[in-house]
Amino acid sequence: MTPRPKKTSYHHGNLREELVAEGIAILETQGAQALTMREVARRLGVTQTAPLHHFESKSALLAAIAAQGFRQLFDHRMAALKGKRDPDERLMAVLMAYVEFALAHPALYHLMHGPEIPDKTLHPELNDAATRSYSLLEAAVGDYLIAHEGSMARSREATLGIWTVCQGVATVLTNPQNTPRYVLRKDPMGFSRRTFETFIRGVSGR
Amino acid sequence: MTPRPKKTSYHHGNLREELVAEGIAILETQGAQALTMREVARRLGVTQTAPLHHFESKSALLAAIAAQGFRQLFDHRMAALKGKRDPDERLMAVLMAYVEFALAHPALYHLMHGPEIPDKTLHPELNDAATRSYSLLEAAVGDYLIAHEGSMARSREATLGIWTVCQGVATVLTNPQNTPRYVLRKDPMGFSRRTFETFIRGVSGR
DNA sequence: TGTACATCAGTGAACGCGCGTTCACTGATGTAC
DNA sequence: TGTACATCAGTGAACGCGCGTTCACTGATGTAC
Repeated sequence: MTPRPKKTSYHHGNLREELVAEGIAILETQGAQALTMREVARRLGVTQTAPLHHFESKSALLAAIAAQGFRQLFDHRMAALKGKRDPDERLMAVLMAYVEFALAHPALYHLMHGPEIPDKTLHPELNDAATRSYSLLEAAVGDYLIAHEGSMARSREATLGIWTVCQGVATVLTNPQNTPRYVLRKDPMGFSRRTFETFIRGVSGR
Repeated sequence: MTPRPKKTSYHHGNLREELVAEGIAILETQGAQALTMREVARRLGVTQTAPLHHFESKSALLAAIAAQGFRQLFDHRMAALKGKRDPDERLMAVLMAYVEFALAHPALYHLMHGPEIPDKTLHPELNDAATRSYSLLEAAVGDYLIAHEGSMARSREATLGIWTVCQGVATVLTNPQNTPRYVLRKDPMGFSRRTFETFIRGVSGR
């Protein structure tokens, strides 16, 4: 968006970060299949081999992009929590922020969760960022359970269940193949909220 | 699995169907990235251009494979329904059969739902097969609601919600990146069932 | 403050790969008469 | 029943593409003395 400063020197100065940012930009504008080493270099006005000085392979770049995605997701969810005190509200905010992120950045979302990066534990930066994001949900579910049941005994499975529903909502909204559109088109956020509410009601109503 | 009959004649006789079957076999054994026109031809002992006499392009083959997947999914779900009368049981059977299918054929499942085939409505055969499978769920939810509420008024949204949860379960189980494994490893089917039960409890408990 | 030199981060040409698809062809099959 | 011929479904060579990556190079930077 902001115009890139003209290249004045042989050395770029900031290429590593820009590669990641431009990679995300490609995902947003052209989709996953356009995200190649060469295209990133092209768009930054740099030789096609320059990126290899910062990422040893394409997988390494993808991992860095996905990690950055998880950091953005984390920030977005934190922002949604800000100022909210009620555990019910906080849980819903964390969930809705997740869905918003997926809808706003579908290609990035899919890179983050898809099979393009076969083993995320090989990339510690990515692994950390993903774990931190999941922990946000875990904490919100924990607080919710404490408030409603006075115990976190069922927290682990409850978190996993809600996480699963969250993945489902994001998947369906992001990739509406094979899903009837009537509700989704009209009011995706309302649909998401009601789906979460239904599940949470099921968790409580035991 | 069963040995292919030796090619005795110039004409193959059954190539179209075998291309689809072999495509599925490639997905099961080597994954999506190995599913190329050339590989299918290679494995059938046929020239790399022979498939083009049956499918005008790779997309057409992918669509036929996905359609076959939906037919198999439909059959599997029908088999799970067989002999069951209770609406609760029938709904759960349809859902669990879906998850079983996804777990048994993850690569096929992803082809069926992923972005490899950009617009499924362009392929009527695929579209029909997918619709038929979704209708199974719709019917099961309808019967469930009639039994419990005496009305199908909320059927459409309830189906969509349950479908969403189902997608979530299949996604999480099929692609366990970023998902804690403790429960999934131990008892994926138990986890699936409890997740569905929780949501259905939420639907009823309004 | 100046200088030698190692290291960093670019360039530009090229390699090799597998892919989908095209093209001209030919053997096999089925149908009209 | 036999034959001419259109059509179907294979073959095999080749094209052109974009990709990730390698290689040898060179300009810029930073540090030791």
